[in-house]
Amino acid sequence: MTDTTARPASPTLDEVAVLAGVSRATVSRVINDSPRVSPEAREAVRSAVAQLRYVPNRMARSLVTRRTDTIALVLNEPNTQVFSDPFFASIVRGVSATLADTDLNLVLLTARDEREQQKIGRYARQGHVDGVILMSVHSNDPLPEILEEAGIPLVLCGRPFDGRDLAYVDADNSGGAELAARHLLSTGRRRIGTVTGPLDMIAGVDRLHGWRSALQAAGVEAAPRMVAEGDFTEAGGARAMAELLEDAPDLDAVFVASDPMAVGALRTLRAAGRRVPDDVAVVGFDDAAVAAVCDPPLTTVAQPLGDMTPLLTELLLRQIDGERAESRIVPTRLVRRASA
Amino acid sequence: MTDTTARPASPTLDEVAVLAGVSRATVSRVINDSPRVSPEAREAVRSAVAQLRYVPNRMARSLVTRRTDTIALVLNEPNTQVFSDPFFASIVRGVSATLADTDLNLVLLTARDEREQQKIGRYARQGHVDGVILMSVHSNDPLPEILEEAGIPLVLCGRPFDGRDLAYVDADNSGGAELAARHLLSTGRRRIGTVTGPLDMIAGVDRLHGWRSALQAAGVEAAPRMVAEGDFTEAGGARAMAELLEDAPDLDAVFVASDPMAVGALRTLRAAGRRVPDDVAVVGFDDAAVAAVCDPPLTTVAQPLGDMTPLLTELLLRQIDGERAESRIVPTRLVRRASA
DNA sequence: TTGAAAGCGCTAACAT
DNA sequence: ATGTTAGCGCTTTCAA
Repeated sequence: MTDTTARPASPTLDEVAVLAGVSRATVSRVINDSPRVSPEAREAVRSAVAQLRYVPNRMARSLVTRRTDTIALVLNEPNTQVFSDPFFASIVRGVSATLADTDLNLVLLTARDEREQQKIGRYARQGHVDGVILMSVHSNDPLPEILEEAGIPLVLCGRPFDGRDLAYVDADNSGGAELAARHLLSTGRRRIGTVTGPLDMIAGVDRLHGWRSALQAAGVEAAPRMVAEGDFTEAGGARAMAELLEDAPDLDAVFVASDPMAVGALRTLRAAGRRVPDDVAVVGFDDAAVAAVCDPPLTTVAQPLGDMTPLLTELLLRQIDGERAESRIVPTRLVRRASA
Repeated sequence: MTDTTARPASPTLDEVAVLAGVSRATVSRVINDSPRVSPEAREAVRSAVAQLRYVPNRMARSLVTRRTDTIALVLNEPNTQVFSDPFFASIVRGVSATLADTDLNLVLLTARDEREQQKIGRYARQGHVDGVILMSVHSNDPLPEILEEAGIPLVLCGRPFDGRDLAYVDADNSGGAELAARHLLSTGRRRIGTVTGPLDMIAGVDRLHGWRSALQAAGVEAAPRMVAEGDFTEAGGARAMAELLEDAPDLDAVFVASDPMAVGALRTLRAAGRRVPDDVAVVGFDDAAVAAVCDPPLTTVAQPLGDMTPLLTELLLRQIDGERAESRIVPTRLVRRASA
């Protein structure tokens, strides 16, 4: 039985060369924008390419150039909920926008368990991509090591946990959290709790650390009962806020370490009959740089994702070119919105 | 200046062959699990592979096999908001789980404008992937045609707009919407509005159509003022519900064509002082098959994503194998939850 | 400016 | 069961 649905073989360089009446090498030069081609030859090739609808075979090309011209953005997140966090979408959009007018391709890879992480390691080692941007690194995460050992150019979105010498781009999470706590202190609050991010992520740890520093510097107690761990989701924020109200019913302010969590925390506060900001002032942390995720808008710490995403790709491209890339920490700032 | 950070060249088949004391062909056979290899040779190769940490070069392999063993899941969505819809996450998770214990790789590609769509078309034609699953097709969408013309195996997630003969998997959206409307009718409601999905998407159109059919079959008016167009987001649902209340203040029930929109619609209803379900009964449409996205849980139409995602990959693999793939429509059903 | 030829790392006949 | 050989489609010296 013959295969009637077979795809038509795509044209090759040779066929273009024959049609254009030149050699393969010349066609290749035209394709690759070499200046060493006569205008006539260039034109002949161009028209042959158009006529045959020729598209270069990337496998063949990569085999010799050792380049794929594609980079991977890895979403390394066991928690499926978090996957629809606007923060992810913002990074994806930003990186993809940065790459839009280059001829680099961007592919997204997701890993939810160790098996999938190994699969991604394999994918990278097999030479599918020139480099990797890794998001959402957890404390016990094997992926950074897998990729580092494989010698794949790598940039982390977020400071690595163990001080390993990997290139990364991160916001000044600790400084941002300090700003938040100092803002609350400056409005006279003294019993300031915090809903943290997941503490197996550096952003969670750093933001908690900044909160603690600010309170201690002001001589205010940063007691364990004032801390509840969330998971960066709305539901998690609501849950953590409920814990906090239980453990520290006297709190008069709270720093919530991400905006989706802040939305959940506000819901809990309202359900508990606490007025915001009169009874409890709230400061959020705007992961996604999307204004007004909640109503009324909070005072938030803004991290400039618009600055971070170009840096991510810049550091990666530098490494792909064999240069060394300095990690970067971008400043955060306090944004006061209408209420709170 | 020498490049000091150059990556160590990865070992090749030849080096493995030399170390194992066999020919390249034998190594290749071992790698590809051919039965025509002696146990001794197999063992020698295995140990050489381990020793050299050999990983096959996929470019070289693909060049001859014409297979990349990777498929692309394309998120074709201009509206960034929608990108964090749990529906997307569910499909991604489902397809990725289906592929987890195969040796197929999954890459996600996103397109937000025509330029990015063209880039994806190019990516596919260059031979990076064996096939494409395309999500979120809009009415004026060039991507299905681009990919079809390129001869890439293709499965749409959602019925194509213009009746084109493309393989697809879809839920019975029209039937589901009928179920929803009939349920509301059966509880005695007669002024039943609908918040639709975007009407440039087939799911939006079909669900509107099902609503209309059910009302007309029951001899109930399905007036334009009872219809407000949303965009599948929570904010859009809230907005559309507000329009609806304006145009049809007398409505006593509403079919909201997606769960995120239902959450928004409920917020609007409550803000307007309408009690749910006493004043206004609500039925949602559970795109993400995640129970209880809102509180209290709604009666919803459930589409079985758990069935759809294996079908998507099945149809695609069939096409990749050169067979013809029959499109599939999976049934929806009504799920009555606590309230409403 | 152009062409001829070698070769990237692998698979797949074919021969043994 | 194993080795030899001929490519896959492209880039890239090297000559001309």
